[in-house]
This record gives sequence, structure tokens and C-alpha cells, in this order.
Amino acid sequence: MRLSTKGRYAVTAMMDLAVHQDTGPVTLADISRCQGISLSYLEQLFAKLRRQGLVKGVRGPGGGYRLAKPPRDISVADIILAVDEKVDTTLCEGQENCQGGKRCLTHELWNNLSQQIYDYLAQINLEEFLSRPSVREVIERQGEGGQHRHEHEVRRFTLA
Amino acid sequence: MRLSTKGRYAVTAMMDLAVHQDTGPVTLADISRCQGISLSYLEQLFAKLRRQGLVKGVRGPGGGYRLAKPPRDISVADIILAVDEKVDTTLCEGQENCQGGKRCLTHELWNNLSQQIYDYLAQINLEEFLSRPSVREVIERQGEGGQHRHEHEVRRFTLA
DNA sequence: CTTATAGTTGACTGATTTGCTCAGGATTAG
DNA sequence: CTAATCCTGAGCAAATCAGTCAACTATAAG
Repeated sequence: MRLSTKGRYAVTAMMDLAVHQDTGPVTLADISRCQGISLSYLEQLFAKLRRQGLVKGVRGPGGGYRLAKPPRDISVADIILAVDEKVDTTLCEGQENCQGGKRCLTHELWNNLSQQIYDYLAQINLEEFLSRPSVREVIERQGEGGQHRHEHEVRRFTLA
Repeated sequence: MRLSTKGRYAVTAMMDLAVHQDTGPVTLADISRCQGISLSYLEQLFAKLRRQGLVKGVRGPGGGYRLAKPPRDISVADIILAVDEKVDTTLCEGQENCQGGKRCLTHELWNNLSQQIYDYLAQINLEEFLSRPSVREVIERQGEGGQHRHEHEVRRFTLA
């Protein structure tokens, strides 16, 4: 599992679809404008999301993209795996120059940790995430006034 | 925060140091041999880990690297942040063509999620991780097996 | 003191990934 | 029809990844 800006783009875009689920399809042009990503790049990302069965495209005027499944059935891990190719594992493969087998355990330790991170992200689905109080607060704050927020809040931990 | 093979290398290497904490410093050459990473690449990674105060170098024969702090004070998030540069945030900057401000909330949603992932990784420190039953099992299973030693360890043993 | 070990640093390089442009299709609402 | 929108593919510049090479410094061992 890899976590980069690519995955972030995909996740934020999917959140966008989830939030506007009842207000019709969302066009890539809108997402592009709002998130500052190029349209063609978004098209590539959505091609993957579509191939993984996470979104459905609606063609023609008034079209756009919508979620292919209820938000409950889409996890953050699903989204990230859809756009980020899996990474090779480059094991040491138990080479005999590994000293007494005592050191190569780190691979297993990583596997252990890696699985945990995956499980954590797999357990967060869009519905659950959007229904959290802290998240709802953000959504409602945006909904009420037309004021543009999101000044440069210190974004120390951009998972990207 | 980014999660890639680079971060994985760093984390597994740090686990290595933590496991062999009482058996003296671990050389990059050993880690290189066992994990199949090039020595020079490891040197670059450890230069960053060192600058962040996570490891200390011990020069001269019998030297190597050791943890600069007790394993309890080193989190997985620390390690990953040390080697992975932070990424630009590419905000939408509150452009007025964001439709009623209603769509740009996805940035904040991402921040929310991002913070959670960070918190999750920040709460896993090396000591706690290595003491987990499932992890200890891996370590002990490796420890008992084929014990053919290398000249290195023989030499280090006679020193002590 | 001399030497071998091992960290430290920096310049450089090829491969891959990222993010993007351009150029065209295909599909459908009005 | 026409315009909006998805869809597809080729191609490309920049960044990052992963590694090589080459020198240097500090230190323990003999």
C-alpha cells in the first residue's frame, strides 16, 4: 500500500461525489476547478476508479460521475488501491548471508505493520466518515454561508 | 505524509536497530545485505534519520548505528516523516468559481482523514510494536532457528 | 603509529512515477 | 444537429526513487 498525492486526489474526489450524492452527478470539470488538478489527470484517475467499479460515468450534458455503490461499501483503502499500483515487495528471500536468520525478521515486522495500516484504512468507509461529528461540522459550516473558508490552515500532516 | 518503499525501508531498518539494541550497533552493510537495499541508498536514508535525531552513528571498527532514543520515544510516524519530504498541498485557494463554496470542503475532509492516519501511526512506537504478541512470536521464531554465525558476530562476541 | 572499519558527505545517473497536454473519439440532453 | 460530458490513448517534462562512485573523517585494534 502506497500513499501519495495521487491517492489523496482520488480520495478527496470520491468524498466530493459522496457529499453531492443526491444533487446529481459531479463533473470532472468542477472537481478540476475546485481542487486545482488538471482535467486530463482526473480523467486518468477516474478511469481507474471506474474499472474498479467504484464510480459510474453519466454521459452527455448534465452528466458527470456518481458513486457506483452506496458510500458504506466504499472504503478509503479501496480508493487508494484502485489508483495506486501495488508495490513490489523486494524480499530478501532468506538469503544465506543473512546472519543466522536473525536479522531478516524485519520484513515480517513490516508485513505485520503494513497489514495494520491497511486494516485501518479499510475500516473507514465513506458513509461512516462523512457522518462523523467533526466531519459533519465541516460540511454544514460550508453549506450555510457562501463564505469561502479554508485559508491556509497549517497543513502539517498532508498525507501525500 | 507519504507512504512508499522509502518509508518502508526506513521503518524496517529502524526495527532492526530496535531488535538488536542490546547486541551493539548494527552496520549499514548488514542491513544492506539482509534487506537487499544498496548501501549508499541506506546511507542517504540514515543521514536523514540522523539529522532528525532518531539514530546515532558509531564510527570505527565494531561501529554502526544505534537508536538515539529509547524505542518508546520513536513512533512510526516519526520515521516516515524523517525520510519522506513533505509534499506541496496544492490548495484550490478559495477560487470564486468554486460553486458556492460547497465543493471545496473536500480539502478539509482530507485534512480530517489525514490527521487521523497520522495520529494512528504516531501512536505506534517501536517498543510497543515489538512487544506485541504477534510480533514477539515472529522474533522468537527467528531467534531459535539456524544459528550459524558470521565472523562479525564472532569478533564482536570476543570483544565483549 | 598504522591500518582497517565504518560513518559522513556530495556529485552524478538511469529508471520510474507524477502530473499534465493534446487530440481525438463516443454518448446523450435539449 | 449541437453542445456537454465521458472516454481513450499517445506523448512529455519534472520530480522522485534507487543507486553508483568517490572522497573524506573518526575511531578501535594491532
